[in-house]
Amino acid sequence: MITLSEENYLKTIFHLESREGNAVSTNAIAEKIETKASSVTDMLKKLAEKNLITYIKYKGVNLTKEGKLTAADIIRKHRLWEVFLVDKLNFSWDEVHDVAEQLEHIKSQKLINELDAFLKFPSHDPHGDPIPDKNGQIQRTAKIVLSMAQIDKTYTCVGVLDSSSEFLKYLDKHKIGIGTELEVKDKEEFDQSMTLKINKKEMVMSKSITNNIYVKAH
Amino acid sequence: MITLSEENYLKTIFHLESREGNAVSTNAIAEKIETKASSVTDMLKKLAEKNLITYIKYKGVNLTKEGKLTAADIIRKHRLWEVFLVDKLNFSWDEVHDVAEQLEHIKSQKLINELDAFLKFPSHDPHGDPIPDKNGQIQRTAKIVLSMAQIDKTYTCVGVLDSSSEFLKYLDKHKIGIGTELEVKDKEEFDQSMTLKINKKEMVMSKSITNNIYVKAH
DNA sequence: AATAAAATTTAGATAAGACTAAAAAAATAT
DNA sequence: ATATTTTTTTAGTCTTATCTAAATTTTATT
Repeated sequence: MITLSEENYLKTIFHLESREGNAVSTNAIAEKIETKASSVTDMLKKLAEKNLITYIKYKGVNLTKEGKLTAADIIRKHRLWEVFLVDKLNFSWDEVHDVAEQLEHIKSQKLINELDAFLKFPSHDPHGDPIPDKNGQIQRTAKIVLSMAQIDKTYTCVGVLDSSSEFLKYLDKHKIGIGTELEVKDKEEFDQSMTLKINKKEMVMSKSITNNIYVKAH
Repeated sequence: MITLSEENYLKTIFHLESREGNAVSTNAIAEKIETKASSVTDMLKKLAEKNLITYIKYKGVNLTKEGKLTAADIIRKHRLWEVFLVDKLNFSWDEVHDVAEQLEHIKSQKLINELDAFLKFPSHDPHGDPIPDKNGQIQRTAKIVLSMAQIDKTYTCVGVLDSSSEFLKYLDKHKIGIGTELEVKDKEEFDQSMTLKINKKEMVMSKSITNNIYVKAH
């Protein structure tokens, strides 16, 4: 049996691995989980013992096939619950994370399959992130970070990188969500800030904003 | 903060207290939770420390007002989730218990209030047990155990005492559920078994069955 | 009322998961 | 290439919730 804590480590390693590509460091995990590096080392030994990760002392970790499957399953549950909360229980997209964080650990295969069907098999969560299928496959969409977008082209918002409540509230305030159209009007060389036409109005976004919005070209 | 384990103890004490009336014994709790009496003693000290129970050494425990409220809230969540599983996710009434047991510990006031509204404020769970309201009030219905029913009278099934999967499957097999009408035809003095007319057919039930079905007189 | 049996509590141990402080290895800078 | 800094691991401690075995209190029996 896999514990709640082990599930959180696997999920974190999965996210870090897909971002970095190569082996994930102890410190990176510690930072994400908000714990001490020594605690991470302890847990890594346990996960390696269970064949969920490959762990080489001082060299970092990678998920095994089984570890990847387990992690994808947790992420699947997390994102399905987020859809449920937003679509059925009137949560806004900045309120769902903490609750989904708890719900993702509920153990019942039937529950998650039925939930999936009840929600009509959604492909993405409220932040635009893809929901892994039953086999742990994640459908990756061709998306770029808004800060990389080109002048005079039009894009559609397909997701966010930063899911913090503060950032999502900023987006809500300016009526930006998944599906919103953004036209790049100008880009400052100096600070990388962008002028965009959104909902028929022009606005300026700093690089710290444009770096956290995913878009798809038209 | 209250831990998952503490919540389970409170819930158990609540159930035992409402059945017995007077103080709940260490052994009774140990049996329900399937743990050792010494472990129970440890936990009782902790709960007393937190003012959730009144505990007198060797004399058993009772919930304080705060303990009752906390327990009722957990039971509220458990029963609302059971309604969700049966009404929305196609669970049968013998499949819900283990999952609801996990879901009842999810912490989010908004979640449970929205779920309540989403389910149209149900008054009873799939087993006929009343759902406590936001203030911990439980609406008790005038119900009797079927074994106490009188010959030649007609009753409606309003709930079950034993929610075990085996018992519920027995009821399903004989098409008995909440709302089913039962007419008492005969009762054997010898073994207390009853002859009943259910769904237009006559059948005999042993005392171990009739003792676990709640009915309301017509 | 004394004794036996049952219930309950205490004392001490264990496992999981976290921590601090110190040691060891790897990366970086001189 | 050596010294310094950073990263990671080890060793030992703490807390929560459990356990076993022994001690104590209560209840039941003679």
